[in-house]
Amino acid sequence: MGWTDERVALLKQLWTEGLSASQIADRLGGVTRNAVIGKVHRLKLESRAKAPATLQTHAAEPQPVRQVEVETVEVMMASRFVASQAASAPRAMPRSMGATALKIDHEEELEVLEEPRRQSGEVVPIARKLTLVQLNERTCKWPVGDPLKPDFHFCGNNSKDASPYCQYHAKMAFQPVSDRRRAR
DNA sequence: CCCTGATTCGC
DNA sequence: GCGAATCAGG
Repeated sequence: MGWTDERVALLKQLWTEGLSASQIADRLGGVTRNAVIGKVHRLKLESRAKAPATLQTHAAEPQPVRQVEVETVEVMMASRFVASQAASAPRAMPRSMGATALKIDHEEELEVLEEPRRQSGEVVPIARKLTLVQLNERTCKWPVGDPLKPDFHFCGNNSKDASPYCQYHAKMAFQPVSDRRRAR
């Protein structure tokens, strides 16, 4: 396909509207984004709309990770909850942990410490409630809670050797496939 | 990894 | 003029 008048007109319009080269290429069809960019340059179009069409924004802008309370709190969630919540989280983490997504706002309100109702007798280890920035080579990176919620944090207990998890969470993380269904 | 535009250069 | 390949950057 060549650059007919219509196609060039459409190109100009879309480019001016702020669509990206690849998006324009998709809409035009029969051309790649490189072709579009090349054409744009040849047409000497450069300036674009200030407010781009941000349709394609990646969902999940990192929700503000809350400040830390390096205090020790006992986790009192029922094991059932922990299991289901935690079992899936580790897989999702790498996404949001991508270096790009680590901006941390400091415009947050104070954390509401829900008071633990211990005694539930669960053997869940005490979490240190660490946020992303607190993690280091030796802290358990087992995520706790909903990453989109303010109370999200990491287990934070010391992990053995190079393990990313503490002893307790390592067991959950590396369960044999055959056992997983049970735990979830 | 995904994406962006910019440039080069053989066609 | 065209656009794939490549580069530089987010």
